[in-house]
Parts: sequence; structure tokens; C-alpha cells
Amino acid sequence: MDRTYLQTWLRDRGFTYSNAYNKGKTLVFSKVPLPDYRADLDERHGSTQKEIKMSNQTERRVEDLLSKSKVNTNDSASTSTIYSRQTLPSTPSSVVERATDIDKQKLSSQLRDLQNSRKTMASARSMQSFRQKLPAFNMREGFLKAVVANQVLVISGETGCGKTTQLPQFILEEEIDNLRGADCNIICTQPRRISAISVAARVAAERGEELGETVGYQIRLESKRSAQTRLLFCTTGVLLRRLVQEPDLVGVSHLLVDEIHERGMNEDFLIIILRDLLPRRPELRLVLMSATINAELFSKYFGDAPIMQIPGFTFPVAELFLEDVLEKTRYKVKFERDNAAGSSRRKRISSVKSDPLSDLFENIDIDKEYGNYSIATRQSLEAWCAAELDLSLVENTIEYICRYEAEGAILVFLTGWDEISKLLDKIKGNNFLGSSNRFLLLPLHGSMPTVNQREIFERSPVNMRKIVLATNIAESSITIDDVVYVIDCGKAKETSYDALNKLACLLPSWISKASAHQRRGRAGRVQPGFCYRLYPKVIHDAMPQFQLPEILRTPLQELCLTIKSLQLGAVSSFLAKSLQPPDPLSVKNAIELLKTIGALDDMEELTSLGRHLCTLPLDPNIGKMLLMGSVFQCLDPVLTIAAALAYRNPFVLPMDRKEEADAVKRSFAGDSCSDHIALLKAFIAWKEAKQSGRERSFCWENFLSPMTLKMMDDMRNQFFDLLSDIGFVTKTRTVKAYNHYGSDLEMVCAVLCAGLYPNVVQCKRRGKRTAFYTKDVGKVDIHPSSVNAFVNQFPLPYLVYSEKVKTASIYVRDSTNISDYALLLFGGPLSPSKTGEGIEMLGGYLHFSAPKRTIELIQRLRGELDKLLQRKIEEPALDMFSEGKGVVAAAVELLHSHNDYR
DNA sequence: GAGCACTGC
Repeated sequence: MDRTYLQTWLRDRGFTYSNAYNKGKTLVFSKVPLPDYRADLDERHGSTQKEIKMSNQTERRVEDLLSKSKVNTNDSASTSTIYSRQTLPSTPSSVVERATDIDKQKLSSQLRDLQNSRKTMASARSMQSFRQKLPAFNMREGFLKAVVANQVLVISGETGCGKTTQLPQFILEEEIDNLRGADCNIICTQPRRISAISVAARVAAERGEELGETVGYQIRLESKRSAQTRLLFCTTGVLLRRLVQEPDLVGVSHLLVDEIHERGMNEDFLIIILRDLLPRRPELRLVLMSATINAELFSKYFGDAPIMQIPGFTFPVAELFLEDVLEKTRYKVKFERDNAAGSSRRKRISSVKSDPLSDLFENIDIDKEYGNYSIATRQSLEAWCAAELDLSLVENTIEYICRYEAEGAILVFLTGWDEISKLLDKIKGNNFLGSSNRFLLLPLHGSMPTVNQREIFERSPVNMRKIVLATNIAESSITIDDVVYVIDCGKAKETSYDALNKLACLLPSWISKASAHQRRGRAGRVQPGFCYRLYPKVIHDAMPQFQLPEILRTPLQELCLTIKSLQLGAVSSFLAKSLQPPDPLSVKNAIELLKTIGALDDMEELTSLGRHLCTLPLDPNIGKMLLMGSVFQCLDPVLTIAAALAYRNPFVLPMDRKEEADAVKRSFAGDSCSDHIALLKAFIAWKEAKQSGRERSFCWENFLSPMTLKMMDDMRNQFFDLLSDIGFVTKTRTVKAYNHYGSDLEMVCAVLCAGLYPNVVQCKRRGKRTAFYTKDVGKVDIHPSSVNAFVNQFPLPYLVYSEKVKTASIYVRDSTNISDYALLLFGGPLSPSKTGEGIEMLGGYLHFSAPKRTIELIQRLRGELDKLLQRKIEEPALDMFSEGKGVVAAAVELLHSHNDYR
């Protein structure tokens, strides 16, 4: 049965697809119903009503300001005259395209002469002998013939076969040899920035040339390429952006898409576009590169395109499962204390939160299944709990390797920060390692400051064993060459998207077989290795073959916007062409959100705002925040906040000093009750420190990542350039020219509200504390890392947030406390209340009441503000502050007048 | 009272 069909079928019946597992050859689904948070929403907080109290003085001032200014609706400037469709200027034709045929012939022979002369160099010959050892080398002729004969080719090859560095290079050499050098334009996409750079550098070195000559790379905000560049390695995201301007990829002769087996969203999306593009570009050659594991899927998708297999080359890795590890190490698993008193595994099933794979094991008759193993091992298997990781078991396995096995680094795969931290403490506490200079114990996590430390990659000195405690980051992003022992706990935290509750989840779950294979391979890069799997073989055999593709695990608003901007037709019918189409409910949620923020109209067509948002490489909400920041003259802070939200949080999480780190973050936030303001202040302080040459110590003392801050700074510049491309700012002026309200935190928070809407939380007083509610899921908690965590009473009645994630509970991660007026003036559209004289927002979820006069005044101001904004969106160059001075001033007046909610 | 991982003209 088709998995997608099943997924929908299950969803409709309240089950989740992620509960699926393999039992023999059939897919089994456990009956864990999906909670529906919407169930009793009305009962819990539908009746709340916020009363707006506006002082007479404020009312008069607002009236006064408003009466002085009237925004004209400029009917003549219709949308179509400004944006007559996506008629973006076509890419400037490259040097090659402009060249005459004679020039081209000349260039082609120059390229060939250069290539030939480099082949004879001594360094090139040693490179050549290295290349000849790669399994891909023997496939050269067959591969090149297949590329000529087939428009689409699927290459499957394991790590170490050399497909990424060799195949694009073969094409390049062949084209240049045959005097087609001037005409060829090869692009090879990589999912990650680092691999795009390192692969390009490797290929350039193999060809004996500088990076940026015939071989170059391009990633966001960074490129090394020239007019001579014939082979470009770029991230998939860069190619997708290029497609917006150049839907037919004119001038590209060969396109290679690498790592498609990972099923990233960008790659899955690109593949749909390419399948449609191929008939329009019959001479374009497409090579899809995948791990062996699912090559057929892609071949089928492209009408049974031929598959070529390249054998891999890694050293053999011996594999031990839990039962073997127990037998070998003699470790005794202890029953959990709660269950100790004569309880059996059966009882545990009902008491511990479980999953199908864990249940599968819990239901096995140990004595029958493991008859060949010792009694001690069987007792341990009986006591072993699949649902929770036994850190002592991990520690013991490390100790065993250190004591009895030959030298070589150990890599331990764990699920997250907490496990890494606890295990580190445990090992340090037990001190089994003896003399500390014989071991190097390193935590490795994306948000830990150790991520960029050299010692992780460098070979540790002789007689010193390196032990790395890592998350999934070590599975593909970071490669540690000298690993000989891998310890795999079999789980990873995985994002999923619960479309029913519009909720992103981040929960630990069993990895796929493909992932387990990849983890094992990490032990065989330099010599034969060992993989200790801390879970039984029966669980491994029942693991799903692959992880669910990203397109089925993520909210889709940004993807939907891109589909509209590429003019690929109706979103749902386009996505239905996907390798595995997403849940229609996810698509519906995304479209609804885009309508809510005003990017799509009722007909699902792009609005003026939507067209602007397409040009920004950002999530639509953050893009809107950026536009509103430029419109309302607080560009500087909004550039920073948008960059942090789009990239990553610059605060690092050191393991031993987390209280200090929290305190620093709070001090940046001051009394703003805002994580976004904390980010902003930290960035400003970093800039100052950098100017006075104190960057390093500043970052260290304030728990900030210099690399992230640098990236944010670069992204700010990119955003400014993009805003100037669409006319919201003028390139000759600086950010300061658009920053009149940049220091006005009320205004900045109002713009945050405009961008983050409809991510609104109601703060409700419950005695001395505050409870938090959202429309979609009801009660939520403030994430403990937020500056707003453990605040008992807030000055203002609402929070806006950038992310809501279900982990241990449903958490709002980064939030900002905002007033009623911010919401009324900058939130979603207002509608008259169904019940009385008030106004409503978010389909009646938020309800405001006030005297008729006040309501009318707010509605009038909001109406004028909307008109002004609409004009600005359609005529970005409009000077709002001469046109709508009074309106903006009235809004500012109101934002500053909010009555204290406490 | 807790933080999988990537990425963008």
C-alpha cells in the first residue's frame, strides 16, 4: 500500500504515521491516537474579553493627530503597473553567451591547452594516482557514455566511492578535451555549505588550479567563481533562488544533484521542478547522486532512468548489538528503581511512555529468543528498557573499550544536550579513565561552544584516546576521521509536524536503518572499526528503512510561497507531483497562514505584499517583519532580529555555566520582557566590542557565538540590498536613514507583532502566576531558556513568539511581551464582535471591548494605517512620513499610552 | 526548568 495514502488515511482516523514500523515485511501501525488540542478550547478560554481603557487625554491626542492627516488611496497606481508579474530582469548574459563563435573556439582551445599542460605537472601526477584508486575511476568511460545517451542518470554509490569529486570532474575534463569547454556549464548542488566549499577546493586541487578558476563554489553570502568557471559547486538553496530568475536554467549544460537520498526539502522540491523542466531543455543533462539505499525510487520518478552503481570504499566495521555488547562486557542492566520490587517488563509497558519499536521488544520472550546467550545477559535484556537510555550502560561500554580494546577514537551518538551533559558528568565523576592526560573527553552539540574547536577534528596525540559525545551533528555535518569505535544509542531527536494542531514537534525517536548504517560507517574511515549498538538486533530489523522526507515533517508556508513565485500553478496540484506528496492538511494550513498574513488573496494568488516576500530568502513571517521594519522606520533593530530568527540564535549553551549564561541573557533583555530585544542588545554590544578590538573576550564572557554574529551581520547587509532591489530603501543611503524609531522599543515590539502575527499568546492571571494560551493548542509554557520564563506577572497582556515547539511540553521559545494597542494596530485584521459592541481578532479568539467612541477611534486609526501601508507596499518609494505623518504619529501616541496591565 | 540538524540571487 502507498505510504502517503496510508498516512492520510491514518491521520483522518487520528493516528500518526510516525508510529509505523516494520514487522517482517509488513508495515504495522500502533494505535497511539493523536491528541487533539482543539477539543475543549472554547470552554477553557473562549469567553475572555479584554477591556480597553483609553484615557480622555490620549483619545483627544489621537483624534487630533488623525484629523490632521488623511491618507489618499492612490487608485491610479494599480498593482499591475508596478509589478506586472515576475518580470524580474533576466540574468545578465555571461561572457560566454556574448562571445562570438570565433571567441568561443579560441576559449575552448585555451581551456584544453591549459588542462593538458597541468596534467604533466608533478603534483598533478600524484593527484592522478590518488584518483585512480577511487572506485569511481573505473566507471569513467561508462559514466560519460551514459551521460551522452541519457538525459537523466541516477548514480548510486556509498561514501568513499568518490562520486562527488570525480563525476563532475569527468564531465568537465571530457567537455574541455573535446573543445566544448567554452559552452559547458556544469553545476553540482550540495545540501550543505561546508561540503560545497570543501568539495570545490578538493576538485580544484586535483586539477592543479586555484579555486575560482574553472572550478568554483557559491553559497549564500560567499562565492569563489569567475568568468572562466565551468564547474560550480553550490548549495541547493542557491540553485533554487537562481531558478526564480531563470526558470529554464539557460546556459547550464549539466546539472548534478548530490545527496538526494537524504530527502531534504530543497532537494525534493528541486526534483519536481527539474522533471517538469527537462522536456523544455532537451540538451540539459541531469545526474542524480544518491546512496545505494533508495536509488530506485528516483529512477522510477524519472521514467525509469538508468541507474549506475559505484561500489563504495570504506573499511569493514564489525557490528555488535545490545545482546552481544552485554555478553562481551558482562554489564548488568539494573531495573529502574520504581519497578524494582518484583515487577516484570510487562508492567513497565503500561507505566512508561512507549513506542511501537520498544513495545515490540518488551513483548518478546527473552529466554526463548536469546537461548544461546548467558543467563546474565538474558537477565539484563529482561531488565533493559527500550524507552529510556541507560547512561550507565553507555559509560560501561566506553570503559570497556578503553580498558580492553586497541587504540582509536570513540564516537558516541546520543540524542541531545541533556544526555551529553549527564554522561559527561558521570564519566568525570567515576574517574575510571584514571590519569586524565590519557583521555580527551569532548562534547559535540550544535549549540555548544565546542562545535568549532579544532581538537575535535585533529588526531589526538599518541597514547591519548579521544572520546566524543555527540548528537546527530556527527552523522553527516561533522566528520571526525580517526574514529575507530562508534557507540550508537539508536535514537535521535527528530522534527515532525502535527498538521492537526499546527504544531512543530521535536521528540526523540528511533533512527532509520539508513541512519544506523551511516553512523556505523563513521567508524571505518581510516581503518577497520567497531560499532557497538546499544539496542537489540530485533529493534534494528524493525526500524523503518528511511527517515520520513523533510517535506512531510515541516510546515510548508515558505515552500508554498516559492511555488507561487515560480509560477508553478496551484500549490496543491504542484505538490501532488512530489515524490511523496505532503499531507493536504499541511498544505491547507500553509495557504491559510499566507492568507492570514496577507501574502495570498482569496483566490490563492500573490498579493503585492506576497510578491515582495517572494524576493526575500526568508520565512514569510520574518520577511514581513523586515518590510514593516523598513516601512515604520526601525530598520536597524529589525534587520538584526530578522537575521537571528532566520539563521540561528547567537547565544551558546555552555555545559558547566548555564546559570551564568541565563543571567547574561536576562541582563541584555533588561525589563523589556523580550527575547528578541535580548538578541538585539547582544548584537549591538558585540558590534561595539568588535570596534574596540574586544570581540573574543566579549563573546566568551557573554556566551555568544562569534561565527553566528558574523553571519548575522552579513545577512543584515544582504537584507538591506534586497530591500533596495524592491525599492523600500535606497542603496546610496545607510540603515540610519530608515531608523527614526529604531530606539523606540514600543515601535520595535509593534513591528515584531506585525511580523510574528498570528503567533500570539494570551497571558492570563491565575492568582500570583500567569498562564499562557494560544488559539491552536490552548495552554502552552514559556521555554525555560527564555528571558520570560518564570516571570510571574507581565506588564502587558500578550506575547508574540517566533516558534512554538512540542518537546517535553508545548513551549513558546522566543517571545516578546506586547500591548493591546500593538495587537490592535499591527496584528491581523479587526472584525466587529459577533456578540456585542467590541472588536475581534484571530477569528474571535481575541476579543476586545471598550466604549463605542474608543472602538470607533481605534477602527478609524487602524483603517488609515492599513491604507497607508497598502500604498507603501504598492509604491515602495513613497515617503510615508510626509504622506501619513499624522497617522503614524497617532499610532505612536497610542503605542506609548498603554495602561499598565499589572 | 530545558536546547536534533541543515539551508537561501
